[in-house]
Amino acid sequence: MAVRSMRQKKKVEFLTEVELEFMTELWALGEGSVRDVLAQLAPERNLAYTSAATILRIMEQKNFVTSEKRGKTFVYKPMLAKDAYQSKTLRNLSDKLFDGTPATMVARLVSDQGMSEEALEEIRALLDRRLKDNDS
Amino acid sequence: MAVRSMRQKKKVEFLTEVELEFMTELWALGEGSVRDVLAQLAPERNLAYTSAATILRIMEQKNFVTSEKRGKTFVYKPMLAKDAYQSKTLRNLSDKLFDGTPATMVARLVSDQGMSEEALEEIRALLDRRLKDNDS
DNA sequence: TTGGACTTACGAAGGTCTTAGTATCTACTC
DNA sequence: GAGTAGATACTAAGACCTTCGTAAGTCCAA
Repeated sequence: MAVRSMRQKKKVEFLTEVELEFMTELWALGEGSVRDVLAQLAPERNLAYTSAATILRIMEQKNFVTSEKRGKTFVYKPMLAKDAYQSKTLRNLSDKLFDGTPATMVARLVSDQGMSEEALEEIRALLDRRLKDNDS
Repeated sequence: MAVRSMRQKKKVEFLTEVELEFMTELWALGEGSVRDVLAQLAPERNLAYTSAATILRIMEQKNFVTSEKRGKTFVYKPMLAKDAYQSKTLRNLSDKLFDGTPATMVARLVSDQGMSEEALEEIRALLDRRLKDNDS
């Protein structure tokens, strides 16, 4: 009897709120069981074990994670690197809210986020490197 | 009989997908009626007039827009500037996906987005200006 | 092998979002 | 004042999200 199956029609692109919460823990852990992830959450989160299990099972259906049976429990692992998801999200945000011009986005970030001087220097260094690379 | 009322319990912070779509048109127009906004959407969008009206009415309940009766129609106007919403969104994204460090965000943007050389130069100029200001 | 502790699968409730139809209202024209 | 065109209010369906309880499965120890 085929259990743990079911495909979805449309490709799911983005994590929901709770899925992001869980994925963040998995990214930090590398991998983890339901119990592992649950243990990482803030104590006041107070989420039922079965809820966490359901969330991870759904995330697997959406291909955000894979699972592997180890002993009697499943261990979940991200299928998507944090970097990649960050990029994907930024691209989406740039399209939807910044007229597709990421430069505007950086401008907004640099001008009104409380960024330290060091952070700004760091980014300028990065830009310098990037611009030099393009020249060659 | 009090119509067009109803408060919501919790303050709504962010626009949904469709609300952002509508708000984008209102930001571009400055203000507009249901028909105005509808006219701005891509023709293949094919959204019923009543749907658009419902969306705007909901946006008003959520305090994203105000309306003013002009002649026989309502004209809607954003209550939130685009700039402000961009900032708010970036702050949220930084918290949720970039460990609260906006610098990482900029770094990711600058390093893997297909940004033109001019855009990069522009940003560096912005940074230079910003860093100079901090000195004074 | 029976019990107990723990795990996974499933279903459902309650919420929000998107969409659109129907009914009501409004203003203008004849 | 009645008719009509167009606008608004309301309701509802269907999808998805979040949460959790219940039932069923699994493994180990006594």
